[in-house]
Amino acid sequence: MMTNQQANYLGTNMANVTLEQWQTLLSVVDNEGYAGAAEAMNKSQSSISYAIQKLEQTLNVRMFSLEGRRAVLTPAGKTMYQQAESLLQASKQMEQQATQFSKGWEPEIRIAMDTLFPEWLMLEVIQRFTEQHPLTRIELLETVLSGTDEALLRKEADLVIGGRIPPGFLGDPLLKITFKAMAAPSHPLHHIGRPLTYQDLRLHRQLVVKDSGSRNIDAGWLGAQQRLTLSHIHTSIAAACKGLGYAWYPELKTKNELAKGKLTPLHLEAGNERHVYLNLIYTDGDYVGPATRLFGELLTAAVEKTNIT
Amino acid sequence: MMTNQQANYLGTNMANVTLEQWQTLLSVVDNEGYAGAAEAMNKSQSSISYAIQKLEQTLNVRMFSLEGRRAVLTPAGKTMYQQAESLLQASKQMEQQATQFSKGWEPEIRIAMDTLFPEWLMLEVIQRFTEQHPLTRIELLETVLSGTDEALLRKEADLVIGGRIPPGFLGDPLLKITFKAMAAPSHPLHHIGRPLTYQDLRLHRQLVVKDSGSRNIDAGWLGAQQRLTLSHIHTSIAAACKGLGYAWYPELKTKNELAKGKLTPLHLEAGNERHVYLNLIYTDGDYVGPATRLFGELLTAAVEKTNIT
DNA sequence: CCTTTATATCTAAAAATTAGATATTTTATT
DNA sequence: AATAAAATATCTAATTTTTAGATATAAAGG
Repeated sequence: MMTNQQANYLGTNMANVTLEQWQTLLSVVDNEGYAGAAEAMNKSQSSISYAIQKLEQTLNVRMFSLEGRRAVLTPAGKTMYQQAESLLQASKQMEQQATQFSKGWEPEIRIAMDTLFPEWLMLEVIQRFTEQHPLTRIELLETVLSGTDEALLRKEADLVIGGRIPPGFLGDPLLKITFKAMAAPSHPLHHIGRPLTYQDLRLHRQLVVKDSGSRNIDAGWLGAQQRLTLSHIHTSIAAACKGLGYAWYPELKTKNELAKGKLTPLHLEAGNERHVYLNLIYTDGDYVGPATRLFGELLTAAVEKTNIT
Repeated sequence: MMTNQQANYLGTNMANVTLEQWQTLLSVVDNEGYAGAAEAMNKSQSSISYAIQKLEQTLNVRMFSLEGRRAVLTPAGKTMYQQAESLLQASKQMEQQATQFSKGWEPEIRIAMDTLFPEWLMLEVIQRFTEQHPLTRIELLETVLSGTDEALLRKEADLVIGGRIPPGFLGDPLLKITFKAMAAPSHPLHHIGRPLTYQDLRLHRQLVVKDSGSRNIDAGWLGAQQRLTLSHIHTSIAAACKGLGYAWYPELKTKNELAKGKLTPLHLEAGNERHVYLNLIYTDGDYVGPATRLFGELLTAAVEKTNIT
């Protein structure tokens, strides 16, 4: 049979030195000799000797030279030592990661977020989460209205932030989003000179964000005659700033535009504010994985901390 | 006897999964199945099966799940796959590095540089060198006068840049350094109103850089009565700028100070300029290692390119 | 010169890996 | 529906690798 060694000389690959051989190299250095390494590794001295010899043979590089009766690293050995250190650390980290998986830690969490939720806050939470768990993949799905429901029902996400809690799911209230009707200062609705009625609104073009779900749910307040439907709230805000129509926007999402005077709230006779309560919903109520749960906790903590309820 | 596995459960260490097991994981994915992996790795299908099982057992994580009759990565497996890729790459790089050593590439090169040599140029060469060979350590020894000789004679460096070529060594001319006598504009020597003689100089304090060698060689021109001996040229220049004395400095080293008017060349009756030729000397003329040779070539190329001969 | 300390080598035993044969399961074909 | 094909799992015996223990060799210290 062909030995591994020979096979690899022929091919382009390598990977002939085992982790344990590198580990032995480290151990000999750290424990000042073969004997010390043998004790530290619970092996015989001859095993250590064998391992180092094998290592030196496969690479054709002397790692130790005998100075007197002590084994000391050669210059090449020094370099390999440093690298072996980081290789082994990487290997250990991998195994720790795997250990987390074996304890139920999810390798991936999927989050569905209604676009009403402030994305800067979400990004902040994602950052904090990935600092602690850089290897857990995160998938973020931005949804609108019924799209959020679908993410829940089809289990496309583990964690959902949405306004509606479909029957059979449990949600914790997370955030109250305040909507105001807004338009660019130049918009005719701003020049009527009296509190506006719903009739006034009906005569103008309303900007609507397209439902991301396949089945459309029209929120009740979509009653204007003329509509411009846009696929994303950012596009919609840009359109409103250009004077293309009026729209109901969350205050949080239009902070910038309100501050710069690009958008101004409309003054209505009644119902100046509308509210949507966003909830935090775990898709699988029975068993929520630890990563998902941690993410949810970070999220609620972040919302509470910013005090934007 | 205690198995490795058990030993590692007890200790704090880990490193139970071998590189070959990770390699097998990769191979199964890349070759779309155990059978393909077996062929690619020149092994039997049952070996592959065994390796994966062992991997899964030690980590207690399923890497593959059988969907139909195909083995597909679990989510955890996907994550481990990515990490295994980089682990193996690191391992291969290490072995390639070792292969270079086995071909005679030095893991470390030691360079002795007379402080007269422009350090920015040296740093540039070091940068270029380390870009190509990040793992070759570089030791830079800054020397003065006889210190440079000692570095050669005691073989404290592989490559020496110095003004003298001690007998028995071979050197290539590298760079002509032009010295001028300088002092701060406020210095009395600048206010004599006629070309200076050596007698004039002897009446003032000369700043001298201390010889870094153990045996002192006084360069001939150190004939002033008062001296201030400093250990490094930078300290010396700073002292001259403060008006503490006059000194002979290389033009290249005092570019900044001359430009800012902190130092001005003294106008001498004769011998306004002195020159030192710096040479590139290989300590071991017979066999120069490839890294040392490359460094020397980069150095001469850099000097020629900047055209400061 | 002898003792101690440290690595190298040799041999038999133990452990891990491998191949080959066969079983099991799923998919494709007729 | 029956059969063939494809893919992984399992079992066993053989092979390879690693290990321990005994012994050899070499250097340092007294």
